[in-house]
Amino acid sequence: MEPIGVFKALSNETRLRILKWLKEPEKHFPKQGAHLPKEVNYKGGVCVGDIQEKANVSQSTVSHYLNMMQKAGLLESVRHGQWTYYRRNEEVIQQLAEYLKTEI
Amino acid sequence: MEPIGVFKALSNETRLRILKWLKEPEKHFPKQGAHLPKEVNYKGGVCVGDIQEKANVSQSTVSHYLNMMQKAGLLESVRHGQWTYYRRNEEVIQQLAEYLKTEI
DNA sequence: TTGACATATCGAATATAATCGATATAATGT
DNA sequence: ACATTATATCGATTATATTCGATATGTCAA
Repeated sequence: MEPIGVFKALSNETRLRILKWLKEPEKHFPKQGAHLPKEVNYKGGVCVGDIQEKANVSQSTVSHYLNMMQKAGLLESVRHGQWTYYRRNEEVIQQLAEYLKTEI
Repeated sequence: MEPIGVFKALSNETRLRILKWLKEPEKHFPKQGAHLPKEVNYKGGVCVGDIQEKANVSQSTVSHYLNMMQKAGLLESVRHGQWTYYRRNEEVIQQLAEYLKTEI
């Protein structure tokens, strides 16, 4: 966990919102599932297109955001066919909370 | 507490180090006190010059950093004569930890 | 009240981030 | 094979952050 990179990833309104949405994907992405193969569900994350629609930024921007959050460790992704599903990396998020409490 | 501003303030190696140093000022600023008026001690914070020396950036840069951390809420300052002493705002830092645990 | 010192602010240069549309890549269905 | 769809990457533009030296402001001491 590289704190600076994580803090940078969190320093943006849209990215912060995405992270919060992914805490309760069923709530914030209700139509999710239409195109889901059976072996994938919310636990597998939410696909880029759904996130883009909600975030209201361009496709390239949301892709860039998700990639950078993943590099920071906040998200992880799984590819299923033509879709990439992103979900939170709760372990790293937990580490961050711990880091904040003990180191900062 | 405005999370985005706080995260931005934390997104810099030098600023993060300053914040950590101020957690144990006696340890990291041992010569502190030479020019301290009696009514001021470590609880009153560390002066800009001492922080600058340790941080190894220009005087204007450190002043800017401290100001921005204060605006974000991470620090607070007291002026004594010609010196400005900065110290951590533990309440806000606590709020941040709480925010991270519950909202993020 | 003048000189020296601590800090803040200003203005400018350079670096990094944000953001988009266009294009590339990869998977799917016909 | 080909058209369609989802996502990633590229290249460019604009906005914001970093960082400095120079200068201004405020304080103290002689």
